[in-house]
Amino acid sequence: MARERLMDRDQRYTTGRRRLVEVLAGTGAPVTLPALLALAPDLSQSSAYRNLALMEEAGVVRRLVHGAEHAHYELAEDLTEHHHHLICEECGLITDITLDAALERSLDRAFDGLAEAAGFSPRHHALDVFGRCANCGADA
Amino acid sequence: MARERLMDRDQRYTTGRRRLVEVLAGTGAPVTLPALLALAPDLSQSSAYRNLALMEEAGVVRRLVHGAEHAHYELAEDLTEHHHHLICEECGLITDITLDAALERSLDRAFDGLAEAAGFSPRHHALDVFGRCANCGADA
DNA sequence: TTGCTTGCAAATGATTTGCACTGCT
DNA sequence: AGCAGTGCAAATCATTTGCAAGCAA
Repeated sequence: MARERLMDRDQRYTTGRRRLVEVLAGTGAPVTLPALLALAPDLSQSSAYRNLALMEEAGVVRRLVHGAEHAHYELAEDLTEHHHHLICEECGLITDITLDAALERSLDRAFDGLAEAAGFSPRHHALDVFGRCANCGADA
Repeated sequence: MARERLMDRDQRYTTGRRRLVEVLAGTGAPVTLPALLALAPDLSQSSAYRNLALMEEAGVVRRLVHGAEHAHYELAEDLTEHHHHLICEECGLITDITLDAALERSLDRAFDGLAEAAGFSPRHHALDVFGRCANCGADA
């Protein structure tokens, strides 16, 4: 799947790229680049950044940006499943969640209304829930 | 309102800070720091950054981060109204939208379910709709 | 070979910070 | 006077990029 996605764009599915995909598939949740390198110490930082950008462009990887210091990476939704994120404001941990299908449908319907209302064409959406994760819950 | 918020935290509501709030209230949509400085050329970059950070901390300002080069700033929701964002993937333009109250309620209910499910305590949420704005709509 | 990939080291650029000065209180 | 706030210039730090070498078609 990832391979085809790259081939289609005349990109090679090199060892380094395959490795990135494997690691992203392994961790069930989005990871930062340092975390990624820790899981695959043989990868070089610059190539990792370069390949993640390239694969994001090819629709294999998704990059998540939040207030935190590092961006998080995960596999693109059409390689996995449409989902959203719980973001811990304390430690930066990101966890995946899925929403009830009916609720998702309601959202999409609402967004489609925007097409006419504002001339905006929705492509996709992201729903982030900020709060405290189980570990940080006790804190102020 | 903004003044009280700062006073409560023993922060002064200085000219520069008031200016930032005015500008943010003036533009109906989130702005980047360069845009902000363009609208208030008398402000210095470092103080603007410093005061925005300080006011974010005080709950007066909200900072939005997306893939784009600059972060966007807007007034905190409790100084305005709960809303979400349309983000143009082409030009970076961000526009505010509000969702149907019933839909918001459904979302909150869904998130509350997470409290037990994952031990996660939701504080607030952000819903971003990515796509093409009216101006960029024609593009690939 | 020919050109895409890689890794290292150096560059970039948004944001932050040190420091001396100004201005409230 | 005394301390918070400001602006300038310098520092940070995640991410990007130049370049020479490695590898695949």
